[in-house]
Amino acid sequence: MKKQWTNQEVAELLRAVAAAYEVRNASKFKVIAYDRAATSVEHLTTEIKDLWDEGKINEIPGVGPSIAQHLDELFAKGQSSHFREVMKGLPPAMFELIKISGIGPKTAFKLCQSLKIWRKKGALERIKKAAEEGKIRRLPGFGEESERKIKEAVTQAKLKKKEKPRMLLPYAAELAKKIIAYLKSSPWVEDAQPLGSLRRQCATIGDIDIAVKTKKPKKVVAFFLKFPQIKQVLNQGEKKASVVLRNETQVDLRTQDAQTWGSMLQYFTGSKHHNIALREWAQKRGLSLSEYGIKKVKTGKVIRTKTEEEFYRYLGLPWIPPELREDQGEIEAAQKNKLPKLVSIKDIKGDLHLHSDFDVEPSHDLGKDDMETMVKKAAQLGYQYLGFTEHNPSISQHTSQQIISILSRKKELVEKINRTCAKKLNIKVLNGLEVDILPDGRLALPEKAFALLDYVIASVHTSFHQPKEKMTQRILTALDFPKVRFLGHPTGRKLEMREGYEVDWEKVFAKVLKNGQFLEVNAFPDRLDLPDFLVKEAIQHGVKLVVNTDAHQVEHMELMPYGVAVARRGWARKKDIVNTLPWRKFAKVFKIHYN
DNA sequence: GCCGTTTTCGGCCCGACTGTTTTCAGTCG
Repeated sequence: MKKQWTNQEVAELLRAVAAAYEVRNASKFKVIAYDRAATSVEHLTTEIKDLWDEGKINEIPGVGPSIAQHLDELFAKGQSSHFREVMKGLPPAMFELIKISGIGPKTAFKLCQSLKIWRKKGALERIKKAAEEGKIRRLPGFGEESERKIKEAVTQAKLKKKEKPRMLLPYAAELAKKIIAYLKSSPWVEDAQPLGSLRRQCATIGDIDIAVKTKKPKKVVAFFLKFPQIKQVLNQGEKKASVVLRNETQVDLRTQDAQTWGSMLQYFTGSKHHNIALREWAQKRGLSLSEYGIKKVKTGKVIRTKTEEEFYRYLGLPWIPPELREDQGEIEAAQKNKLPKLVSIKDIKGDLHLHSDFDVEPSHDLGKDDMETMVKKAAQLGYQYLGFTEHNPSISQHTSQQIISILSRKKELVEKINRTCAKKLNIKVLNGLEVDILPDGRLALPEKAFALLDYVIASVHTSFHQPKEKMTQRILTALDFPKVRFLGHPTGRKLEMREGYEVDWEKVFAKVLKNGQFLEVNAFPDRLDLPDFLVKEAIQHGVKLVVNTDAHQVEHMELMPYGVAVARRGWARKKDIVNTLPWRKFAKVFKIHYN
């Protein structure tokens, strides 16, 4: 039986080859090449096996003729003779060790060789034991301190066998706010900003990066290290420090003075790949970039910038929004002055996915707040319209007649609100429903009930593990039902919980376009679905999106900025999002008939 | 080993911190 290689497995193999080359003291550029190929495969948005089937493996950035040939053999025969050759004679255990923070290829090899640890299985336990027995400190190049650190790292990795979980964006944002507030209470702190993946508004956040503007870096570092929630200091220097908080979150702090603040913001916002690409780009123009500024290689003169705008401007580029800094073509677009003007939270005119407490006797969870409260909130948020879309009444526990009766009552209530409170607030309330897509693609709603609704959200809530073909057909079938305006949380992913289901997106894009429908960007923190890369693909296909909160209580309506952030990361402009349209125009494209 | 808006050859991002060293290699972001 032939092995089905996943992207993660291929990336891990390439990384192992890079490590093997490093131990063998091969050219460091060869090592970097393999490492880059690994990262590139890891970040693919399609399965590498599918690319290979289509003969497109050489289109992967960082994969050239040599690596492509080895991968070809890998997929055809199940293994690559070249990779095997490179790793031959090296202890398999070292490839397990390099997954531990602080242990690189050289250290891993030295440990395995000196301690005679060969097999992968039990490698970590044997390292730990050797450390406890004081054997590591006696090895050349090691000492007591390194032994202690290795023991600690190995022990901790064992505790969290699974990969360290990432935080949801809003959680990380709240935590960062507290740290920033603490830092700003120091007289030496002129400014403090959360940067890194938080500033880029990634869906999940690994650690929190903070930059501080100051003339007294040492004092700021010392002050930071007194933050009450710190559990452990990973490292501390004159201008930076890394710590772990009691909730296991790592926080990295860097300092810079006001004159150099622009380059620090740029450097520490990343992403790493954006920075590398930008530095290579600058290098070709005789410039060398770092957090200290822009250095002219010829003269050695360093240009310091107070703002990020100045930094990019000096490079001859417009300022690039942080959400785009992922080395996904943004530098080229900036150079050609073709960066998109991204949608902003101020553009949003309505929320079309809200669950009120009106009891439709649904199979899924009901909202907590009444319609009037939510309408008032919508007005506060400056919206012109909103739509209530409770889950459909459970079809297993109701007759069609009962369902129609429930939905008739809901229709009357919405009409009443439109005549009273909504009218006063000059806001339109739509009567929608979020309806389950059954495993065969039918919608969980009796035929006659559709007439009672302004629109329907079609969503998958069950049977996530159908094969790609079947899931695609299921969704296509559902989209052809009447009144369906958009597909809710289209991939079904739950961040840090489950992957989305397999779908042929090209076919879904085509169907949605043909039917004049939309795809949702769901702003709920554990969904953020469509994901950013699919937002980008959808837009490239001309598909329009609708950004909603999926609020189940009034406070959730404030989550809209996170949905907008995902859209921005997917290069969405105002015109790509239908609920940026003012009411009349929106009603037309959303096919709502009103008096 | 990869790659091309000065190159199909000759380059390849940049700096901080740590530990074990007497000048630097390894690792990280």
